[in-house]
Amino acid sequence: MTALPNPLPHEREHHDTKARILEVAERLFMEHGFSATSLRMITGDAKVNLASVNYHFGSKEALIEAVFTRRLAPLNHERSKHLDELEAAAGDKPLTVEDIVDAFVMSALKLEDDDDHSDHGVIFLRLLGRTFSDPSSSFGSLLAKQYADVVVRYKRAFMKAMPHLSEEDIVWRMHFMFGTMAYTNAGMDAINLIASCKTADPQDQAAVLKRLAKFLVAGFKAQ
Amino acid sequence: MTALPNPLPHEREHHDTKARILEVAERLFMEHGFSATSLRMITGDAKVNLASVNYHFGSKEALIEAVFTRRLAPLNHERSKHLDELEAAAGDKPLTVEDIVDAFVMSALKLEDDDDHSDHGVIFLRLLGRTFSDPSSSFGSLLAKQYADVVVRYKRAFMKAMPHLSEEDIVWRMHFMFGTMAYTNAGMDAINLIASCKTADPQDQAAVLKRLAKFLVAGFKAQ
DNA sequence: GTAACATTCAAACGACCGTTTAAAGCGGCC
DNA sequence: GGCCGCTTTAAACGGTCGTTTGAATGTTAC
Repeated sequence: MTALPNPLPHEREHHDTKARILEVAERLFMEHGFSATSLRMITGDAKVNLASVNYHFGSKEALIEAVFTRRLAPLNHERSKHLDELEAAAGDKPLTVEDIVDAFVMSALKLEDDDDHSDHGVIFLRLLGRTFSDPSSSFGSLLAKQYADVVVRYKRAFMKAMPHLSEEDIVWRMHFMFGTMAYTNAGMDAINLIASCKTADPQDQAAVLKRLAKFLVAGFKAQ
Repeated sequence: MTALPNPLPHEREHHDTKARILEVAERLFMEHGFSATSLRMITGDAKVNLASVNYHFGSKEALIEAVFTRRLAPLNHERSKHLDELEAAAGDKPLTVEDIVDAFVMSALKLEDDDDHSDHGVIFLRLLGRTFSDPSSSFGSLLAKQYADVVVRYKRAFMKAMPHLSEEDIVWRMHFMFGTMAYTNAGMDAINLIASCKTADPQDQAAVLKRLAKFLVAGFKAQ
């Protein structure tokens, strides 16, 4: 969609309109939700003309889809690659639960590192968590498609690592894992409000994810 | 709010306008979010006049607040009561992690039972989970107020039950607990889509919450 | 230059939003 | 009956929404 087969030379010069729209939209969608974010807010913040959204993306809904596909594919590709490496190293032996959870959770950090040394990765993670609990979106099928491979592969790894658990158990615990991740990324502010806890520094994403992984591993191993 | 000190006799006859607005609003907010749910959608479904929302509640925002206060106070009261009973039975001894998590998670079911044998409780839980990851709302302070007591009391119980963990650990794990609960209630459809898992019957809320509690207990006990 | 193209721009479109208004309906009470 | 609150009603208000339009602008190729 973004990468046309014929990248005209002058696109290099003026590519920033489309890119600025994507970045601002991602941030505003995260901050206010989809329907509460107007195209006028986006184009105002991005300092581009209102009509350029419909020119470059076609519609608001298409813009939302573009925001997602830009980030989600690399993230899940990273998760698959991470699992590949683990399985290659383990040979036929099952992976440990620690390794599997770690691969899934920490891939979010890799995405961030691969990015232009900014916090766009985290912003998108929070947007993603937000969207998981947003039933109004027609992106359910989009998310399902983007996640399908990853879910199947991680489920298989988990089942191999914990053969004493039923598939139903595995699926539910993966469900809980998704939930905890989504909320951890999306609701950071909320919990600071609720728990009145200043000890937790939401900035240090790596430390949070390490805590999260520990919690999840124990949950998965529950007898 | 609904129960005024002077319940005029004819209010009994016509009370259903306000009540129908509340119920329909709760459901539609859950299904579409706050800003994507218009007053015309609500009054249309409830078969009441458009202006009656502003007549009975004052504004859309006040309606949202009313939707929350109606359910949240009883839920958290139930959680406090549940903890009271446990602590009374335990005397000076610390509670088990199992009991604490159970009290928090399963109070949702009690709320449902106390209700008029319908699924309004579950609907509200899903709405609540949705709202936790909704940063646009000005209900952060409202939620914080409603949750303050419960959080403080459960935190204390957890710290007493697991004295080897730091307060920071406890707070983060409670954070993860909130997240898992919120997502479990709010994102049930999403995961069914993603995991393509038909074994999980989202209807049987009690069984889901039992699985959830097991997962959370193990997470809390992580070394 | 000029023709062809991609992009930007200001302005407008109709639709829907939350809210307000003023009149109409309706029960209880004298 | 007539009056008085409370509630409902239809209609309208100003404003914002996503989208479209047509002209202006800039860029490339001949």
